[in-house]
Amino acid sequence: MRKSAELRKAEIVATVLDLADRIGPDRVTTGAVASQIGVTQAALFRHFPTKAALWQAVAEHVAEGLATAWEDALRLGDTPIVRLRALISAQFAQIAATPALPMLLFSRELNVTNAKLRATFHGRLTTFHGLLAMEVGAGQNIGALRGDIAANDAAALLTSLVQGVAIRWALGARDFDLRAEGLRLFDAQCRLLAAEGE
Amino acid sequence: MRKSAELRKAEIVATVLDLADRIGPDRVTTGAVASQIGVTQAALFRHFPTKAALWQAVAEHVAEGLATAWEDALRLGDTPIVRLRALISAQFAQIAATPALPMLLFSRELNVTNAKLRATFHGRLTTFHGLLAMEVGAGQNIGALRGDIAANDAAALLTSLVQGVAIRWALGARDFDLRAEGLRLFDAQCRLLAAEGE
DNA sequence: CGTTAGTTAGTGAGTAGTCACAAACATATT
DNA sequence: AATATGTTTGTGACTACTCACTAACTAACG
Repeated sequence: MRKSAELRKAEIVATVLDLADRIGPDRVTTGAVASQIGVTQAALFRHFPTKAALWQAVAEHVAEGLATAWEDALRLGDTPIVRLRALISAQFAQIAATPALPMLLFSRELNVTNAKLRATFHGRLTTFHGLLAMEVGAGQNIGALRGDIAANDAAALLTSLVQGVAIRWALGARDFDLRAEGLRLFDAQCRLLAAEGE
Repeated sequence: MRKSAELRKAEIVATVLDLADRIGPDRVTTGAVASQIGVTQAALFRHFPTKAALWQAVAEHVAEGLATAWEDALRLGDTPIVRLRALISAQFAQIAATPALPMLLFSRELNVTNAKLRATFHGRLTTFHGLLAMEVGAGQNIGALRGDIAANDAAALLTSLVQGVAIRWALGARDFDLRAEGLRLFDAQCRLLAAEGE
């Protein structure tokens, strides 16, 4: 079946993410992608010059999703703590929607083959940390969060929390609700971080 | 150069870990290992029947190192908090000594090809979490740690801390001292977890 | 001399990427 | 409306290469 290049490209990107989740990012071969879509392997190279370019398109798709999710989270919250929670929640939602993401971070494709890919994702992680640190600082300024910890350190604890829960979810049997469990732990950590006379 | 099978096996395992760190676990081919050692590729199969068996030996080597490091940490500390800190410190030391470890957890070899390998590492992670939870519970019992958080949740926050810092170290340029930075954050988290009237 | 670590030379199963060609589609001209 | 012309999307056969693994043979060591 013949499709427009735009549609086909999107279909290929979606299929790569699907396969990356099901068989692992480094097992995603051009042949596997093609046969899942129902075209020949050679057809992929009509749309992407190399496999690396294909992965780059996937990375940009994912990065875009993260960016808009964070934007929404920040826009909808009215206090630092609410915005913090919304950011964490959005992050978990994105990971659950793109379950290949944690593994992608450690894939051969990202860490060895494709330096540009690596830069893309590393930049996103830094951005997320920065957003968290900013909200933590704001929370400390209005007296809602303890001041005896650097905002950057608190943000590091929170990003670690996200990564830790995501790892447990990804490496395990995925037998719990990622976002619910993550937010439960976030709330626990938040109680530890809350200013005492509250 | 001819070596005894025992020595050669150890050399192969060490080389796999070295290469896994430098070029990524999934790029470790039998050919690459052999040429780094200075033997032919076929020689490896004199010592290990399959590549999966080779990885299994690597996993057992690493798991053994972790187990003894934890044992030492528990033996040398005399209070729960000191033991907690020693456990965390030992974990960071092991990761720094085996820098391929974080990536190994997400490698294709471990997650797709080799189910036994996966079970080995997953069991170790669970054990570590259990040890942390036990010490946290002990710390709460003697009143050194806040009681308003479940010991299991506190342990989850601490394992996440380890994983988060290790990820930042592994994916980044490794431009900081893993153990020092990890312990700094542990101390910060410990202050949050400490009982207030202390 | 017998055992064992090692070599040389190969196999079969993948892998990304190429190439000549065909069918579907779009558009301009008659 | 009908046709001619060029473009886009896809095919099937192929190349060059890498991988784990094997079989037959060789040389070192006790």
